[in-house]
Parts: sequence; structure tokens; C-alpha cells
Amino acid sequence: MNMIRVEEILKKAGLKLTTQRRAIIEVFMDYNDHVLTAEQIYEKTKEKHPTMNFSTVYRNLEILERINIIHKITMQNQASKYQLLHYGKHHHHFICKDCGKSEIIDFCPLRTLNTELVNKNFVLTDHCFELYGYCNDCMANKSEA
Amino acid sequence: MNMIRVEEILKKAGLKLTTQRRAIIEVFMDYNDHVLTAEQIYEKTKEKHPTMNFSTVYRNLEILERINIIHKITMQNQASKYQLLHYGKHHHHFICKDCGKSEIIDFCPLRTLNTELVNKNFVLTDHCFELYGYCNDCMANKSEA
DNA sequence: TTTGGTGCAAAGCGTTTGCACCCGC
DNA sequence: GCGGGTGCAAACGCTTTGCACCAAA
Repeated sequence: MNMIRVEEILKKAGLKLTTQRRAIIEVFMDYNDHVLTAEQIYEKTKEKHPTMNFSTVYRNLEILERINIIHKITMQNQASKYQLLHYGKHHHHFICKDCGKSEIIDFCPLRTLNTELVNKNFVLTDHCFELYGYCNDCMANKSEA
Repeated sequence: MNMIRVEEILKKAGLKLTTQRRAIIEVFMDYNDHVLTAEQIYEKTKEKHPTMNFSTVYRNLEILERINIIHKITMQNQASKYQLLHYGKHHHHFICKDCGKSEIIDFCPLRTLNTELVNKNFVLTDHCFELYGYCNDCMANKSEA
């Protein structure tokens, strides 16, 4: 996902590219493949745009998710995390429970499931598949402690 | 999962079977295979136990999850849902976004994934796999409206 | 100039916690 | 009687909202 592509999508949706919105998107680009909380985005954008506000962050995250620029990951017992989507490719993630780093998994369970099981009692609309654990770095820190 | 088994697990963990706790578990048994919110459990238990309190519900849900009697499903933009575990069998669910009814999927993506992809950069500890959509009943209601 | 976006403050919601009292074992 | 459990009220953290003003197109 690059800024030109983002601009296209925004324009097509009738949305403006404000400096705040640009700042948020730039944070995602800087931290590519990292999942970020609203708070992290707020802190980072505030550095360059001191009046940045949490409402602005949340409102933009919602919009960016709706137009498929970012992906929202709902966490257990903690703030949701957000991540830049890789344009055009459906995928899932391995997410480190300590540092939030994520790695793309080139595997979708539905590919297998569709062939293995046709469920005629439900209409499938969404799915959730995420792997959680610890990355090598955080694992190393753990064994030190 | 039956009450005798639940009593065993509680006793082994040094936990008491209070009337409130029993009431909560009974709601789960009555609504077997249905996912329930804390609020639904609160309302149902309150019918038979009028002093029932939300703190009691939440504290018990946390305990019951910890000792593997129920399963917590973290939802996007809405309250978490809870469901009685089927003793001893790891599985996932198809969950109706309207009525909360769920159906067990006898499929775990990790079975496939483990053979398809060995990720040596992460230590895998947890995973999330849920299918969402609409059950036939709710789908019928939708097309009427 | 139009319409979407922002900043602020306040409220929303689901959930958790401190504390005194209670009750199962 | 001990130690875990409950009820209450208040706070918590994350997120959303109403409103007046602002700025991109």
C-alpha cells in the first residue's frame, strides 16, 4: 500500500486527504507490518502535529478500515490494534503478544475449509483467523528474565 | 459438560460452588451451544436470584474461563460472548451475528497449517478462528424485511 | 462555497476493583 | 472459623459523540 494508492481510494470514496489523515497513514507506512494501537498512532502523529486528537485518530481509523486501507484486530482484554493492508491480497497474521510485531501468513483456513466442509445451515460472511505467540526477540527476553 | 464434571473441576481448583455460581453455570447448560453475553447471563440469573450482580457475573466468567469450563469470544465493537466448553475437545464455531446461535465446526486450521507451514520465527501459543455469518432463521427474517 | 474533518469536552459502554460483609466447606 | 465469594458503588480504559469551528476540494 502506498500513498498514491491511498489517495486514489480516498478520492473515490469522496474523502479528503487532510494533514491529520495523511499523518496517520504515514505512521502506518513507517511501521509497515507492525500492528499499532490507537494510542501509539496518537503519540506518533502528535509529534509532528501537536493538536492531534484522539477523536481524530479513532474517526480516521474507522474510515480507513471501512475503505480497506487498514485492518482492525480486536484483542482480548486490551486495546484494538490496527495494521496497514497489503493491497489486494487477503491474508492473516502471526502477532507477537509482547511487542505487537506481526508476520503475514500466506494461508487462509477458508481455502481448505471450503473444500472440506460445505455448511448449508449458515451463510458465511466473515471470519477471524489470527495466530498469537511470541517472536524470537521477545522469546529471548523472556528466557533472560 | 455436565454439573458433576463442573463440580469436580471447581473442587480441584479449591473453588466453592455458591448458589450464584451454580445459577450461572445452569444458564449455560440451558442455552447449550448458544453464545451468551455477560448481560444475558446477568438477566437470566437475576430471575432466580434477584440480588445477582454484574460483578459476580464477570468475576465468575473470568474464573470459569480460566479453569476451562467456558470459552470467551472477543467480538468486534460489541460485548464479549461466552459459551460452555464441550469437555475435552478442541474446536471452533460458526456464530450467527444476529441471534448468537453457534454451531461447532469440526475443523481446526492448525491441523492443516502445521503440516503446510512451519514458522520458525515465532513460538505459537494461541490462535483464534471463528466463522461469522447468519443462520438460516435469521437469514429468512432478513429477506422478509 | 460546499461538505467533510477537526478539536474539545463530555459521555458512552463494557468491564474491573476496593471494601465490608457473607457463606460454603 | 477460615478463606473464598458476594453486593455495592465507584472507577476504569477504550472508544464514541455533539457541537462549533476549520479547511480541502
